[in-house]
Amino acid sequence: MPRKSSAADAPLRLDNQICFAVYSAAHAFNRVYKPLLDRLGLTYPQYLVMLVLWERDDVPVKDIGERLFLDSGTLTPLLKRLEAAHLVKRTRSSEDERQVLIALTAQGHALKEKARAVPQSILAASDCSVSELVAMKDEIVALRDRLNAVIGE
Amino acid sequence: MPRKSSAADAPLRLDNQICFAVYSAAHAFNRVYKPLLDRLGLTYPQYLVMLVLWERDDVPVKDIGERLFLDSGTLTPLLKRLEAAHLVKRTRSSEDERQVLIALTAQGHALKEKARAVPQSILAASDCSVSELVAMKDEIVALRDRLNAVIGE
DNA sequence: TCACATTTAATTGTTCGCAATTGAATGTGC
DNA sequence: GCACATTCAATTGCGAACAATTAAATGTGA
Repeated sequence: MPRKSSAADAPLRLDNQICFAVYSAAHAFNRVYKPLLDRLGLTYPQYLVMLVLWERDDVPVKDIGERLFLDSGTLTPLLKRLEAAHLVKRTRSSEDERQVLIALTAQGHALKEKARAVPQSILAASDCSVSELVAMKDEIVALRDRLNAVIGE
Repeated sequence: MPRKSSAADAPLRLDNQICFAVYSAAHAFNRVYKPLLDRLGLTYPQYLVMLVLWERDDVPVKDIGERLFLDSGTLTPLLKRLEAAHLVKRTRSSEDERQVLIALTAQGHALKEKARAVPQSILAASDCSVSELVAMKDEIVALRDRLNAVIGE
């Protein structure tokens, strides 16, 4: 029996998979970000952590994890690297010794100003209007939240 | 000078970043796929490689890489694991000894039938109509291709 | 109070993902 | 035919990502 392409195979075709679209778009973003973030001395996940901290400082690891959907297995070594780069300080909470609070250093705060150039470059690279990007973002977030809801059950 | 939230910070806010939407959606997909793929004995990137091979067999590593936007540093060890799992066979091309051809084993072919259940489960988890998903996928692919075009220049 | 569960980070081990380099095979220009 | 560049996979090293486990601190119920 020869294996020819058939309609029954459509659901398994790579180009029909939204998950691969998302997966490959995430990698494409990463590659566009890389040269921009190299100038800041950050990797992309490190940049995400810094975005969280630039919004609110002195937060436990768990809060960062909930925000980024990452766990301590990922964040602990990442935060240690940010600490080694003198961008954050890690201290045990005195109220609850289980928690480690992450605070920006002066250098960590200062880096925010250099980072302002990044979103503009990304917008240019996406070659797309802001309103289109916002609409897409909202759709993708809605999908993500539905997927995460399924996981939780 | 107190650091309060301001309009100038909007481009740096995590929830305004389409890249984070894509990044976190990719992870959400991964978590939904995990239990489904565990039954097949595959990781998500391994599943992608199998999707490529189920479409066309006996292809060089480079072709798989171009299809998935991955390089040999990622694919070589991954393919060795698929070989160890008896799903593929790796052989040097006789026409061009630089190339390694990847062919499915009988087990590799057979796994396709078990895999047919996967896309249905994902569709259910996304809680979304097929047409909506197709539209989103096309938008995301278009964005990805624009980003990849910028990288190539 | 004291046993027990829960919360929180850290650790370990496996798998991606990519940059940079290596080495072998192939293609080319002269 | 021979130096030279190019192509392709493999390797090395580093940084995620996550499952599973550990250990310490905290909360809870009898």
